[in-house]
Amino acid sequence: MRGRTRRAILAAAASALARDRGATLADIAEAAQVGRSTLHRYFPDRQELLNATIVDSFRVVEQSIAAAAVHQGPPREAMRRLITAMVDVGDRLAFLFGDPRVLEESTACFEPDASVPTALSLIERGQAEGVFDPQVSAEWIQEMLYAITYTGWEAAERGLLPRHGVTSTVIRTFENGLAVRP
Amino acid sequence: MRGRTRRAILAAAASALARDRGATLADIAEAAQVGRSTLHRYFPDRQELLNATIVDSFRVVEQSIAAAAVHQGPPREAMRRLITAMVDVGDRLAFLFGDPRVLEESTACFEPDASVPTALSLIERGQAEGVFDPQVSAEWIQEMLYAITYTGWEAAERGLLPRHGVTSTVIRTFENGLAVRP
DNA sequence: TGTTTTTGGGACATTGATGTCCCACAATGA
DNA sequence: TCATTGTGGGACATCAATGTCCCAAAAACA
Repeated sequence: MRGRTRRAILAAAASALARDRGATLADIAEAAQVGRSTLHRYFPDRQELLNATIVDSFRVVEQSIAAAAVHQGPPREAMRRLITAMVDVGDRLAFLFGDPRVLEESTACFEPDASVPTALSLIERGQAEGVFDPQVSAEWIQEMLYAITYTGWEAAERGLLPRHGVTSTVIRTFENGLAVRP
Repeated sequence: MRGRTRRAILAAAASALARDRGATLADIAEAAQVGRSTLHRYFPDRQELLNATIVDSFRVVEQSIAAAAVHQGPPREAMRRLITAMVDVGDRLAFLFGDPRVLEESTACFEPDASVPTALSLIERGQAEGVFDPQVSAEWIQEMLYAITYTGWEAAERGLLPRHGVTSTVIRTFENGLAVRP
């Protein structure tokens, strides 16, 4: 099926580019188990593949985050669901946010999406309710949310953390930091 | 002076490669305000420049970290000095740790250095004294130490955080996380 | 079965980065 | 001042990635 091949290429592209942003089209084609000609048939040039991968990854991430229903329930619980959802799509996040340049390009092929404001609004709600640190900006909390999740994903990737322990470790670090309260 | 030019190239390389690991030799030469010929005269090929930049960055980072004297005093204070030292050499850290592949290559041109164990030993000491979270591994704390510092450096780079506020924000996040303790 | 669609691989041209060489020019120092 | 050293830029070959085209084989479908 044609849609099948397309999805395989996009998934392979996100995964390969997350691990190495300099990955060759040949690398990606091989990862997708597809000939380089076929890849070019679906995506005429590298830029188009990149754009399509960005759009697709946003879609996957958005979908996963939407399922977390971050606007419902207490902020702390909502954040835990959000983190779980983000860890689940770690490779897509690593692709999108692992390299600042990818994000810049996204504005060229994608309108400001709804998922980021979603996380930000949860953070702001949590700050208003006194659950998240009000001494730092909501944007900083959001940056750290991505950073901790990414670090957890990468740690699992390198075998430093067991896959099943990533979510709880990320949540724990997000909530408590690394020091014991005095 | 010859050493002067060499240092300028190495600093420019670390800085340029931290912001864009695909930076061209022409880009680096321009950033160092030096002709491409001159760059090649000092470093015959890209790999040699990369190796030299790795070695030099490790040296700079080690030196800065050494000044923090992390083996002295209470772990919490030592960690604050360490974080301050790391933020000071943020661009070098971003170059060394921003891309996992750079770190892999470093083993090819550099023996396992003394600075990383230094951070790790501080963490282990702090855990033993009940100052740092004993529920997660020391390696995880070390990963997060780099991740938070890097995020702070990048946030300042993008104007999201004021330069003078980076250190305190990083320390605060490291110690307390992003949630308010219940 | 025969027809249509999709695929994989080979054979190019093109492009951009890289590495080499050379020479004129500027800076440094005796 | 002259001589040595370091520098910048141009010219060039090389190489890897990219993009295009074509055709035979495989797969999907009737």
